[in-house]
Amino acid sequence: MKKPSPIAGVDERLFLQSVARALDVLEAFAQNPRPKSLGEIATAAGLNKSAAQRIGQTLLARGYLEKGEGGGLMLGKRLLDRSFDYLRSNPLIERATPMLNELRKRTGERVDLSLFDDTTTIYAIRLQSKRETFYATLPGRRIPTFASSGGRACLAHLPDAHVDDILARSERVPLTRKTLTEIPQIWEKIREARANAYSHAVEEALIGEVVLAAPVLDMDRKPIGAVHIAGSLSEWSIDDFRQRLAPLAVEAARALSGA
Amino acid sequence: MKKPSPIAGVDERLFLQSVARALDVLEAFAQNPRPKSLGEIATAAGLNKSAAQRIGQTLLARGYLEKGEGGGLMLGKRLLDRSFDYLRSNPLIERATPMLNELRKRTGERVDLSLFDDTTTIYAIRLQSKRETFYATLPGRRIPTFASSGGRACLAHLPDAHVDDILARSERVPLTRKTLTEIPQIWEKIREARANAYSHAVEEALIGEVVLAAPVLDMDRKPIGAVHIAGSLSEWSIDDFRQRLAPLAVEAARALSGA
DNA sequence: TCACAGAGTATCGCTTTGCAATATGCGCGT
DNA sequence: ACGCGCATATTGCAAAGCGATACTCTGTGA
Repeated sequence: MKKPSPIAGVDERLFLQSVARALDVLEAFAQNPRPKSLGEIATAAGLNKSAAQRIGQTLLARGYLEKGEGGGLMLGKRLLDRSFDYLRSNPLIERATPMLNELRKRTGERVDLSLFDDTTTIYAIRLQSKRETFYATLPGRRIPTFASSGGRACLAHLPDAHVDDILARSERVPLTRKTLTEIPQIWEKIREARANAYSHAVEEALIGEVVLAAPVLDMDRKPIGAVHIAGSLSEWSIDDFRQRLAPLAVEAARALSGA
Repeated sequence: MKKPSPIAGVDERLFLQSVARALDVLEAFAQNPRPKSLGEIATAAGLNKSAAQRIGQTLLARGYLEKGEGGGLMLGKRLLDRSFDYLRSNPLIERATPMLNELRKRTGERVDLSLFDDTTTIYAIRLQSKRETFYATLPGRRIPTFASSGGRACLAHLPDAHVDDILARSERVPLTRKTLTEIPQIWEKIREARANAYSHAVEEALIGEVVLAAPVLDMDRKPIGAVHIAGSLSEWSIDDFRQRLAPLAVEAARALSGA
């Protein structure tokens, strides 16, 4: 079996192929998280069936996969344990949790904390208020940096060359028909975010939703995440939403910044 | 390197040692989730330093570990992605999410969904209402089945012998000075849960907290989880809490049961 | 009824992958 | 200066993991 080309920055002798394949198996459920037969796992993870069997049995034994009711294997509860460890390891999440709860109560809208991660941003805290679509309630969801108010709020605090690099590497597919995907349009939004200290998006990720986000910066003024407030266009005009709620998001994000 | 004794139910030739060791590394952060040097990882995971280096580099390359600001390695955001996949793979969580949000709004208290997992129960949905302790806001937290209202609500729906087996295998250490750890006491609570269709606990997991839970059953009437409502003893008398809120939890759990 | 496909499970000889031990450089504290 | 712990780098070897294959069972369609 031939080692793949070395992962950037890691000596290939230090890179464990079998561990990577096990991660491929877990990641194979990202495109479709429903239970899978070993054959399906093999196909989705790019393995042969023997490999899927061995990796599947190992992950099953450790609780990272579980048997599906109708046969096959599904993801296992141990993934929640690892996520719990992640959430409690992150001081920003711990500091933000009570503040965002206050913000949710004060605004009566959905409030999120996202973490900036290069070409995507990932939601770490999701606090529902009214009725939400299911995925909007789940920690761990990723959204492209270029298309999210929180992502653009963070990009606003990066040097232009770094922004250009991220945009160039981003797969700029639209999430809705309102998603801005052209670099000049996105740059316009980033300049606006630089001027306003927050960024907003209207129906770019979800039809009917207006959302604004203010960046959280670390001690070196580098963006590490964003505080989001999301509302419904059936209840808010865009201008009202921004006028009323942006100062609150900016205040919360500032209070979280710097440490 | 010698294979360990075979994991129950898995042929040792199908069990991948190196994958298991990588999981050991991730799990090493459970006892203390702060950043760790390679030496600390090695010690905590029971490995030598070379192994920690190879596994650490692999997990780093794949985003499951990240570099800590002060050096060392910490858990990485990819764990949230995997947890996201788990959450959206589970039909009960999807069905429960809007219902629990309604329940939170209706009660004005914290509402959770837990999943029954043998000697522990694990929280999958956490909906804060008032101020909560940080860990009480996090999905993925585990609590012993014997000591949680949700766990006991589930035990109430198991045959006696199965309950005895779980209790015998449980590490019955107290969470607070109010935690019931003696098997006869716990059985009393299980009998009460059988009579009431819900179980309650007072300060057994957290001082100052009163919580009740109703079991969610699958199509075969086997317990798979529980709906929890949690309040503060500074705001509720135990009797009022139970009288007012138990019927709501029982109703929600019943609506979730059976599918 | 029969053939086939796909599911899960089991096996084995071989070689490649991962291993343990070791070395090196750097920074910090005594 | 020295020791310690950190991160990084290296190497020969053998065992761990591999791919290919076989087997059994079940469900489906002709």
